[in-house]
Amino acid sequence: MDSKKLVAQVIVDNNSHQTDKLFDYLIPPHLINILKIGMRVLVPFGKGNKRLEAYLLNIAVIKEESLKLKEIITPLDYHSILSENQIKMVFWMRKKYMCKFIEAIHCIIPTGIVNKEKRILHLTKENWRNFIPHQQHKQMQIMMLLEEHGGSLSQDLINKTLPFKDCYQAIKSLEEEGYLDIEYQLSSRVNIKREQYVKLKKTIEEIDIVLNELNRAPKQVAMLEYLLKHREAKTTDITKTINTTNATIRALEAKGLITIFEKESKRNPFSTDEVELYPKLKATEEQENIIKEIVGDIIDNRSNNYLIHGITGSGKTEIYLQLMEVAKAEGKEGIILVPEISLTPQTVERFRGRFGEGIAVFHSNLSEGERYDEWRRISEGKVDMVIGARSAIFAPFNNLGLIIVDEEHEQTYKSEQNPKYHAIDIAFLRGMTEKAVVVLGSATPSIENYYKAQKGEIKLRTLEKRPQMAKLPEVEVIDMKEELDTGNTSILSNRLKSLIMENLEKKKQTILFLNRRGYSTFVSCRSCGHVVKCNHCDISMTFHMGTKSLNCHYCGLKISAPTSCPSCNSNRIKYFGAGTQKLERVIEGQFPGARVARLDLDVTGKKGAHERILADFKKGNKDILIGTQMISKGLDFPNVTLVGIISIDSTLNLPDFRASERSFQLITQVAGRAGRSLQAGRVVLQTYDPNHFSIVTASKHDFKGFYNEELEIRKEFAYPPFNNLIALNFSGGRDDELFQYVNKIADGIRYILQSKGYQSMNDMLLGPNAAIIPKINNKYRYQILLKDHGVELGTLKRLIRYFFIQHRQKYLPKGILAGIDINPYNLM
DNA sequence: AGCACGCCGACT
DNA sequence: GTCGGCGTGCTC
Repeated sequence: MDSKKLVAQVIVDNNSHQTDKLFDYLIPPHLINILKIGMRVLVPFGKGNKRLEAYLLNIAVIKEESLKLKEIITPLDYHSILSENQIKMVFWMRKKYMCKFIEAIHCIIPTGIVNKEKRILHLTKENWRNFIPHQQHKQMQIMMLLEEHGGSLSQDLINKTLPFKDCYQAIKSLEEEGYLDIEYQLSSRVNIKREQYVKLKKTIEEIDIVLNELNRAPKQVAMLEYLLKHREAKTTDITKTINTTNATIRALEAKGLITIFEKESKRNPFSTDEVELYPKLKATEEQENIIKEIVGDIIDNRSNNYLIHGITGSGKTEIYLQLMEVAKAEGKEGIILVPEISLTPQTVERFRGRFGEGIAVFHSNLSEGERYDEWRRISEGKVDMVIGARSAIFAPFNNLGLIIVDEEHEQTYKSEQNPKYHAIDIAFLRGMTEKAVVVLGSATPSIENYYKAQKGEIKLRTLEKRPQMAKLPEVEVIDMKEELDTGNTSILSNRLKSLIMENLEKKKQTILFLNRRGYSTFVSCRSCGHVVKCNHCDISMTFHMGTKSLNCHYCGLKISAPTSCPSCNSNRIKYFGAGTQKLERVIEGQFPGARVARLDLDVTGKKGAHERILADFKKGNKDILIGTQMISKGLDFPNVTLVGIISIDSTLNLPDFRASERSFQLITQVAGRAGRSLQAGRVVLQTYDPNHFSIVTASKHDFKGFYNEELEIRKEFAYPPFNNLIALNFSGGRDDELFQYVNKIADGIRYILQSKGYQSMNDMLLGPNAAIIPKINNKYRYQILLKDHGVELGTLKRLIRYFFIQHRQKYLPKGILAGIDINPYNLM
């Protein structure tokens, strides 16, 4: 006989570094033809053989000898829920982002589908008191508790209720001696919503006969006729349409003419709102050329990557729409990524307006149930298009043809949670393995992707014209230092003031951008210089007018606004800096009668508020819209002819190597809101640093100029795209304790690098430094940055793996958190 | 993550 | 002797 055996290699579903590896299980003979790679299975795990859910990632052949393996208990799926491509992706992600298998798996499968086991104990012997010895305290207490609760109780509850920790032994012996039964229950965390339906039980001919005899029951006739036409119907729908009650249904059922059955209902995330049709536009010559080329790739199954660099308002969305139309016609599926659904309502509306139903929408506001439903709709092939934020890149399509990443440069594509993946990395991977075309689009491409395009790794295509001859707006840079010198201490320059006035008179609309919410950005004492900071976060607090409080934008702490200095008690305390709230006040004071709206995180709390404000502005009910980042994306308002950027300096001066890039992008995107129709647009850009190259190039719409200068800097300082960066973030513990620890770790890394023969570590290891925000929520924060400059990225990753994964217990004290971020986008 | 084992001090 | 606390180490 064959001495080889099949083993299942599984990943158990618990979130621990120590169990983050493949475990081997025997496949019992009766399951050999049933188990498939990608299924979930139930396995006994650990000393107590606790039943754990696990993902079967591989089936391997081993020699019989050696092992005493446990057996798989049972499969949990009828079909694989992970495809082979998805399993490859799991391995790829773990390596690339240094995350756990299970973390990568949970990206691909929504949490809703995951089952959790419960153990229920059932009391089986009524007369247990006669047998259990009194000194067995634990056993007695467990049995008494069970009896109190009518004989059945979950083990969780027993553990919570009883004073001692480990009931394991006691329960085990009670079970062995037959006093209780352990029932294993798998309860799905998501309740699948079910709805009642009715359908005909007899053939059409039979019903016809009955219909002639039913002239005394018109409602029943109507219902049968309805069902003849529609085959089946929801009970609530059918009773409403023919204006009757459940009595009719029950009568027909009693006569054996119809059956009532239940069907899973899919919650509809856009239940009520109507979609406005968005008809196909005629492509310009520029657009047409790009479309033709990419369509060829889609039809021929060529996996190709494109970057479309199109100025704001050049009609990238129309290209996406027409490409998607082709993909759909070819029977392929498509993913459209947008930075954030709620910030790009217009893009979403256009897709829905063009394609109607058959689009799944993913966004962060979906409930777990809704997310699960959308996932199911996709995996069951009910939709062929998904539009959504970052996580939509994992949409479980099987015949993917096209991936579109709109506003490709946006930071939101990089996850801030584990695994800290970048959606564009995943897009390229899927494009390659699934033979799909990836199209990135932006008016301000990221340095990284533009560089790839220059090297020929991505095909670069440009759109330089706005349709209908609309022109890019003229940008005027105002030096606020000069304004100060001439005695204007207001946050509005004289030039901007007069242009707003002019615009109001001409009944044109204005957008004012300020990247700070709240009223005053910091509060400081003019006697002693004390700045009011959050007690938990070491961040200056922002004054909010509505609540008359100082808020911490990091932990959410609110304190009442002080009238005297908390440090020296002087009453010369003053509120500095301007946020959107203050700007709103200033504008209202300056232009009485102007209709002003504000859009920032503080006013969009309520569901739908965001859309309402924008719709109101679009209709022309407001003259001036004040907003933060939120207004920089995708808005297309033809009547806006003036955009004022109140200050860009806070972005420009962020201590982050991407600050220049972000500033350029922000200016360009915000400026792009002006002059989107035939009316010429104008942008006023206020700054204290008018000669900064980001500002100079952005004001001239000179992306290439910006790119070349920025690339030089990136090269000189060995930042991406030339080098990879790894951030090690530490938090927790006492300040001095943590400081000592991070130094020890940094020394350890240096020591190992040295022993490997590397001489100067200065280019490879930066820090440890206190993080840019040194304290959040009472947790101190430190950071070590690693660069693959003069050293292989793999070497650095192995080092990190050694310290923080393989020997985690040894090198990471309790109470200190360590996070690993490969190519971080947020260094704060 | 969980869980058991093993060692230790505190108590009947 | 027994109980419970806590540190350590393993899970196919």
